[in-house]
Amino acid sequence: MASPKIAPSGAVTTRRSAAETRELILQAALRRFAAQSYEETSLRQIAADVGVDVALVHRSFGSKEQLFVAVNEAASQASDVLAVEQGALAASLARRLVERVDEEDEEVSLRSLSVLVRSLSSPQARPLLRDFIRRGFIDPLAARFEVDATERATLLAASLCGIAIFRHVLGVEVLSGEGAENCVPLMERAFAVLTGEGSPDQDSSAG
Amino acid sequence: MASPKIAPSGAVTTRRSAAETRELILQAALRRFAAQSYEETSLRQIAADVGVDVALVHRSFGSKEQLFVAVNEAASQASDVLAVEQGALAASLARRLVERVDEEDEEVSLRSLSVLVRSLSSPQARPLLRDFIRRGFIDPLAARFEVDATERATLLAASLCGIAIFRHVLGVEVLSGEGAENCVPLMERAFAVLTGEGSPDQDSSAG
DNA sequence: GTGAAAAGTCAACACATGTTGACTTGTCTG
DNA sequence: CAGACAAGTCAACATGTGTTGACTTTTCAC
Repeated sequence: MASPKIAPSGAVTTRRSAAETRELILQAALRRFAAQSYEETSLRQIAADVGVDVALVHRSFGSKEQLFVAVNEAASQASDVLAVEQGALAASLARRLVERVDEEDEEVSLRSLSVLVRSLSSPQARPLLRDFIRRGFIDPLAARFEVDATERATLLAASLCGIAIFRHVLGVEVLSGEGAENCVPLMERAFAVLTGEGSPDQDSSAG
Repeated sequence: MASPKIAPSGAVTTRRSAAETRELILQAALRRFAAQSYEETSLRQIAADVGVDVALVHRSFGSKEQLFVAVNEAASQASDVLAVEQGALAASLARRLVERVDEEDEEVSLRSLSVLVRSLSSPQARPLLRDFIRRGFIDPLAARFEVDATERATLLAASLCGIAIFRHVLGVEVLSGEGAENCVPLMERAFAVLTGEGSPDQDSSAG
């Protein structure tokens, strides 16, 4: 009967609104799903991060899968991986992939990629993921190309994912360590083939 | 007390040797781990495939993780993805990635790749995986190059993995459907940049 | 203040997993 | 045949999961 959690003064009992709590849970889930896999991540973990009960997480989103969908949507909105200029697509992507990220703040742009990469092996998340990749990566990329648009976009997205996996999930030194910048020129030229942009050191038409 | 499983004649009770059963379990596990993720795959599934009890699987390998290690070792030996001629590396890899596999028999060559791809999100499998990728893919590839060997090999391996993931795990239509061959020329040229081989339609020095 | 609805907690269920130990059954040696 | 040992089964444990419903606490309208 004696509840030890009662706030002393009564003023600090900041009872959030449902929407506010929902947002906090979403952020925590985003962080978790980006750092771990779908199955590794438990609702109890997320609840603990926010400091609430599991049941509340569940009640706020309906189910784990629905929470994951919400996270993916949030992540895809926060993603600006593809927000680059037309001409410099290959170069921009290459640079961005090995960009050093000091704080979680900057990592946001890569978070959507992390989320999907981490969740690759989840049978529940897979269909969600495929759709997300299509709509978030392949389709936007394809819109930039004219010939072999889908093929180019798919191969480009696949390469990006592969490299991101090696770097962020597996932690392959060459891509995650200090000398990661050494890979940029190589990536740039390989990507340029896929984007159809002339390779910068051979093509003379680039401005 | 009445055991219904008693063999009628006594001759069909083919009680295998321990080694033989171990091999059967290993094969079943290989198939499972290649088709599903580490966490998706349960020892009970594998046991059912072989037709034995879970406890036997467990007793044969000690633990799930040890079984996975054994599977990875077996898969890496069965891999011949990189068994291609020097000059045609990019082209060969590109073709092999979208190769149609009709039977499980042919899929063996891709099985090692599948195993590791499926297991990307497993925290237990990750270190095993990184080592396996290094020794099974990056190092052999790097041995073929002279300048930027590690960078080329890593980017090539990463791209291969990314494309394999899109095709085999996510089932992205462009790479897994009928028109997958359309991607080959594009992949070939992109890979050629990484291997250092001249692109076939622009380089005139290639024999 | 009173009551009702929202915000949140608690304990439990149903289920699946890896793991273990006691047990049974077959097979081979003396 | 008898016993020993390997091969295999069975039931159970401990644990972690998503999920649910009943409960309590806060907040706000009247």
